[in-house]
Amino acid sequence: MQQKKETSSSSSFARDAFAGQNTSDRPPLVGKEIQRLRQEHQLTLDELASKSGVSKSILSQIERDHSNPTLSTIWRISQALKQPLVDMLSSGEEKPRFEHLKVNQTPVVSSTDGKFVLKILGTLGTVSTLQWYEFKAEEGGILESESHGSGSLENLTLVSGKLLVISGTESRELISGETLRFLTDSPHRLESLGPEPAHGFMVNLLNSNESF
Amino acid sequence: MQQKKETSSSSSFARDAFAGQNTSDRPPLVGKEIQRLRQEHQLTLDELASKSGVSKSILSQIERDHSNPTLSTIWRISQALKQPLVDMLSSGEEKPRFEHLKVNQTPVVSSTDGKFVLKILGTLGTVSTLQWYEFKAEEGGILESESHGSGSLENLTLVSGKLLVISGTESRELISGETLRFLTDSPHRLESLGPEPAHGFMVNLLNSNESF
DNA sequence: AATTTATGTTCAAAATAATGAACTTAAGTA
DNA sequence: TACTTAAGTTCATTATTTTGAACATAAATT
Repeated sequence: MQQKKETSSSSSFARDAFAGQNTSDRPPLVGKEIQRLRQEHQLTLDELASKSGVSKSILSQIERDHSNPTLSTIWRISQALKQPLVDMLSSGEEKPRFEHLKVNQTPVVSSTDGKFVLKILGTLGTVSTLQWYEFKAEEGGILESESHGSGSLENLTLVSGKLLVISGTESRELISGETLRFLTDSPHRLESLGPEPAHGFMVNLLNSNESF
Repeated sequence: MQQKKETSSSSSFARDAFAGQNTSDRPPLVGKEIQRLRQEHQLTLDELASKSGVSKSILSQIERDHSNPTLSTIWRISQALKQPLVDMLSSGEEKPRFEHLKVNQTPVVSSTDGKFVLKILGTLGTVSTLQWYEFKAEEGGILESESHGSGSLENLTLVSGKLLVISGTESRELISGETLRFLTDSPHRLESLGPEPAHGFMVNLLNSNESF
């Protein structure tokens, strides 16, 4: 009811409620990210306003974190910038910190029969966890995994051999040179079909179910 | 200014603007998901209201998609439900289970002389930017890169061959089976020393957060 | 310098999200 | 049946977002 002048001191959103950078106990500050994206697309406020249907005045305020946008507003902006809404929101979230791994201590995991061998090349992560591996599996080698949590993704690239991937009720057969990306929110299984050994590379994004 | 009775027909948010389920051309409807989570936690509206600091009346409306919540409101709810904000928003969007890239669909980048070939296996852009590659380089093949920004990290694993890595003023020689992790906040260079071709994987974490 | 043009910020008004109290509805109990 | 309790919905008001127009600022042109 009362107009909120930007200069009025009573309750300006960003200053009072969320001053400072997001430290994971405050709503994400999307302003900087939106501005970065807009400039990357070489758009003026006017242009983004007409593309998105959001008025340029509120765009100006959102970019400076002087407003607490509604869901539909953020969404319209994300559409105009062709950016997944979710990415825009997570940009201000906690950034991953690097874990220091000794280079020569590359842990190796293998299946009980020793036919499927995983070399852990690296890991990284706080918010979500990332791991990557090299794997080698002779014919018949099987790797079975439990669910890695909702939203988890596995990215397989096969350098040589033939690999059967089963996730949930679906399955795919991979041949040399192919890449497969699939959800690992349910138990899944890799099987080397032979005859030559399967050799490849795997990048896993694990979704920790923590809140931030 | 005007009170908006829920029963008044003029402009009820969900009915007029986004009736129906999210089909990715409308803002995500978070109501069902929030309600599901609240019930999963065995909370009443009153309880969630006091946990989250959001009034129960607006919770009721948000659950029924009769309101277009602000970012801070969604965030406070996500905190109370210990759910990553991002998950709540993407719940309506269904992702394909598998993404299968055939050999010829894998993007390839090569040096001008064609001696150093990079196959882009995948990228992830959520938190910071991540890309991973397979590379093959015959003797003398060279890959030169500019800085990837401060905090950027490159992770190289050599499967076969011999590789010289120069970053800034330092250099290392990698032999088959070794892994090297190094900062790429300055120009750097990879050179296949031969005689057999270098073959390996690379995981790059690019730091795009220059803004502050 | 004066004008124009382009871009971003602030103003006043209108639209709507959020609040707390009052109201419903339903289930359990005397 | 009447009474109580518990849960969710609607009401009237208040607080904020959003809008469009006016304003400010800087750069380019005459």
